[in-house]
Amino acid sequence: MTAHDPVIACGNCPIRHNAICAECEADELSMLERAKSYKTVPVGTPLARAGEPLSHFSSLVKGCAAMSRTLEDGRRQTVGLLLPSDFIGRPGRATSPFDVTALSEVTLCRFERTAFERIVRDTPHVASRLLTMTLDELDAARDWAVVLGRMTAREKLAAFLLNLAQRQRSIRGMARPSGKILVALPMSREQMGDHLGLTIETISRQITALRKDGLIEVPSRQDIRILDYDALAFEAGDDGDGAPIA
Amino acid sequence: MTAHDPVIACGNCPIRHNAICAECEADELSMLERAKSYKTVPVGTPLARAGEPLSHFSSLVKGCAAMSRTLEDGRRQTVGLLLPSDFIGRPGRATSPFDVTALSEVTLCRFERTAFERIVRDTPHVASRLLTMTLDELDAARDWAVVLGRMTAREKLAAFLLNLAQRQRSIRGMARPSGKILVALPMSREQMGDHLGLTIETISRQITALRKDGLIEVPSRQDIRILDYDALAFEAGDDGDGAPIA
DNA sequence: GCGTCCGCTTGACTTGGATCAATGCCATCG
DNA sequence: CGATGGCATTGATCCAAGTCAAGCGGACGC
Repeated sequence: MTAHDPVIACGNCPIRHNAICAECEADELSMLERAKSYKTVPVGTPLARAGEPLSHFSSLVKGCAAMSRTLEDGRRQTVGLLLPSDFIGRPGRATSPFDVTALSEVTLCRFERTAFERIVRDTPHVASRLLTMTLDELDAARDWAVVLGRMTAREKLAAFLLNLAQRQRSIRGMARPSGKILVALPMSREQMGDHLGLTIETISRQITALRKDGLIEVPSRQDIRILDYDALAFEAGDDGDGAPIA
Repeated sequence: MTAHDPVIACGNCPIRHNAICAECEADELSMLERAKSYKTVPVGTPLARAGEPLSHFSSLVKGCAAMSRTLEDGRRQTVGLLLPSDFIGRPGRATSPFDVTALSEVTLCRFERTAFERIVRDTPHVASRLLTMTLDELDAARDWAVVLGRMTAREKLAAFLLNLAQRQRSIRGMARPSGKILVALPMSREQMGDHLGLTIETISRQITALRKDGLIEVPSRQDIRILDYDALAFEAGDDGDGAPIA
C-alpha cells in the first residue's frame, strides 16, 4: 500500500488528480473511465446549488470556482476556493451544502455519481485517499477561520495572496517560492471580498496600500506580482516556520 | 451494510460514539477494547499542541474542549469546539494541526494510536464512517466561516447559543428544541470571544443586549436560558427552514 | 468577617472597515 | 469614433466593535 503514489493520473485527464490509483485498481479505474465525461462551462455558471441534488462528482481540471453561502439580505461568504485538482461533490451525500459557482471558464472531469460512490465503497484505499483529502480540506477550512476571525484587512489580503500563490505553484510541484511571483487573480474584487469577509472598497484600498509599500505590483486587474514574498508572509502573520496559512 | 446503525455504542463507553460498529466487527472491537483507556483531566489541561505528536486517538466522553490557533501577538482563534462524542486525532497524521485545550474537566476515552489506525485501515466501514464524520466536520467548519466572516457581534452570539443548544441536546437525541432551553456555557467569556472572533467586552455587551431584549435569561455566569428559540434563530440569520448554523 | 482576586460588566473614547458617493478606466458595440 | 456599461479606485463620512479604564460581585483564603 505504501508503494502507491498518493497523486496518480486518472486515465487521460489532462491534470493529475488525487482520488484514483491506477496501479492497483485497474478494474475500478476502467469502470470510472466509462463513467467519465468532460464539460467546459463559461464564467458565472452555477456548478451546484445549496440543497439541490448533485448528479456527478467532478474534478476541477481548469479554471477556478467558489463554494459560498448567501444570507437572505445578500451578504455572501465564500467558504472555499476550488482550483485544479479539487473535487466537487461528496460520497454519501446526494446534495451540495453550498452554492458552487465558476469564477472563470471552468473545465470539469465528471464522474457519474453512483459509479463513483460504488468505487469509493468497494475500494478501501480510494476511500482512505478521500479521507486524507477531506482531512486536508478540514484543516485548511479551520486555518481560514483564523484569517476570518482575527486578522485585519491588510493581513487578510496578504494571507489570500500567499495562499493563492502557493496553490497555483503547487500544481506544478514547485518548492517554497521566493523572489517575484506572478499571481493570477481568477476573480473580481467583489469575489475576493466575499472570500475575505471584506467589501470591494476595502480590498481595493488594501491592494493600493500593499502596492505603495512596495510589497506587490499590479500589472493588470487580473494579476498581482508579489515582489517580496517573505515580507508579505510577515504581513500575513506567518512567521515563516510555522503552519502555512490555509 | 445498511443494517448498521451509524451510531453504535463502543464497548463500555458511557456515551455512544460514532466510529465503531460492534455488530459486525467483533474482532476489531475487542482489539480496540484492549487498546482503550480512560482519562480525566482538569480544566485548562492541554490535550494536544499544534505540531506535536499525538500518541492516542480520543473520544471526548464528558466536558468540553477547544481547538485553537494562537498568533505570535497573542490573538487567538478557536477553530472548533469539541463536545461529547467528538474525536481528537486523525488517522494518517501523527501530529495535531491545532492546540486542543480542556475548557472544563474533561473525560477522554483514549485508543492507542497504532491499534486504532490499523482498524481504520483494515475495516472498510469504519473508514467510511470516519469519512462521513469528517465531511460533517468540514461542512460545520465552513458554515462557521459564514459566521466569522459576515455576521455582526449580535448575530454571532445568537448563532453560537443556538449551535451550543443544538449540540447539547442532540447527544440526548432530542428533536428541534422549542420553548425555554437552558444552555450550559462550559467556557469563560474570553473563550467565547476567541470562538466568535470578538473581545470579552463585546461578548458581555451582547449578552446584556439579548437579555434586555427578552431573548435570553442569564441565571448564572455559566448558564444562559433561551427564552424564545425562534426569535434567537431569526437574530442569527437562520430563517428556520434552511441550513442550520454549523 | 474582611480582604483579595479574578472574571464579568459597564462606560468613555478610538478606530478600522463599512457605507455612500463620485470619478476613472477599459472593453465592447453601434 | 464616441457612447455605454461594468468593474475598480478614491474620497468623505459613519458606525460597530475594539481599547482603555473603572467598578462590581462572587469565591476563596486568612
